[in-house]
Amino acid sequence: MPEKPKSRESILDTASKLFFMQGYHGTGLNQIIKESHCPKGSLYYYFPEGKEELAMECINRTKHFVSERWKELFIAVKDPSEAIQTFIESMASDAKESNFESFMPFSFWMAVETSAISNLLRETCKSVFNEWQSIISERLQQEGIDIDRADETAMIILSSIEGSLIHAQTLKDTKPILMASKYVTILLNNVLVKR
Amino acid sequence: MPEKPKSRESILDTASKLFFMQGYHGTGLNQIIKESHCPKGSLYYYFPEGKEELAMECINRTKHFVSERWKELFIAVKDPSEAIQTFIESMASDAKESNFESFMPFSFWMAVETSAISNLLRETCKSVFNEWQSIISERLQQEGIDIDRADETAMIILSSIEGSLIHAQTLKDTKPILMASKYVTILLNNVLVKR
DNA sequence: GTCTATAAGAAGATAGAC
DNA sequence: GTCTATCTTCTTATAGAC
Repeated sequence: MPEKPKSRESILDTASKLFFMQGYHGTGLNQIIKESHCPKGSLYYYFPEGKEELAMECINRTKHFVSERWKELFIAVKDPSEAIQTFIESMASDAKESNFESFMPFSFWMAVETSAISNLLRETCKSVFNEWQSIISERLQQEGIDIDRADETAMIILSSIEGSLIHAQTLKDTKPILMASKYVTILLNNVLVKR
Repeated sequence: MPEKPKSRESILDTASKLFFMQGYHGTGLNQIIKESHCPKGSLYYYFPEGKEELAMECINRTKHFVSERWKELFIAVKDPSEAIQTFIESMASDAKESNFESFMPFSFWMAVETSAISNLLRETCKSVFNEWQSIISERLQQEGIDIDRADETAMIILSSIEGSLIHAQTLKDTKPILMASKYVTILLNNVLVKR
């Protein structure tokens, strides 16, 4: 029975939500254990290194979660431009439904915050951007785009989504996200070889 | 002689730098008074409402500073596309020179962090994005672009720069910023009526 | 493995001497 | 106006009972 650590999952779910909403420094361990209904002892049992280890695990979980979503979408939606638009627009829906107060898994501004104090966390966040970039780039390469151009385009797409989420959360308006979606189309029309 | 509050300026300079580098929660008042060589009494003398008031003042100063830079550039560089590129590329230079460890006045991820705790600070950040958007939009309108399209284009430019700065600080590489610059050119070529 | 009580320090804020 | 000592609260982290 000690094989199913539901406390661990509960802590990770709560911590991920709070870290991405309030930031690393803005989220205290006390708040995490309170909202996850787990005792502090469990937190340090599962994450002996403390807050930094917990944050790293949250970042890696989110990385994997979003990567899977990209992969699913590129299979479900044939046209890459359309797939990316679908991805972006689903973020707009999520944001709006929660009145911009929910966990935005893609909103990685925490990366900069943690860069200032922990190179380990910065490197972890860096690997997130790199993985997502690779997934998008590979899909573009399948359309016959050369590797350098595909990498660059994927990078711009990631930056634009990232910035639009921050912009949207600040304005409490989905418009920046929808604009990002619109202009990704323009960008891809310039890059993709249309038949 | 009490008419020239150099303590106040020193506190604001130091606090701005720290808030934009480490975030609101990541920056303590003790660190600010230590690095600005001012006593804590002065901080609460000039900013009686404490940390929130200080942060608001820092945000407004940065807003004004960057607005002036946009205006100067649009006068100095005739072609708006070129002016915006110059703006973005100067950020890349600044970031690189400091090894991505300096004050990036445009990097407003603090907006999201503070949104979670203070609606006043969120509204303050919102007014920053709105002012910068207006400045860019007005310049585009002077080129004969209709107001809606100009507003939209200005919005996507701001989002892209914002996201590229976060991306760049995470990677410790100017490439995302340079890509944003390139992307803006593509975008404006689609929007501007070229002769 | 689970949980609680508490330590040690830093946070924001204040009171009051000068 | 300037500065310091201090208060309360909250932070991360740990010790140790069960």
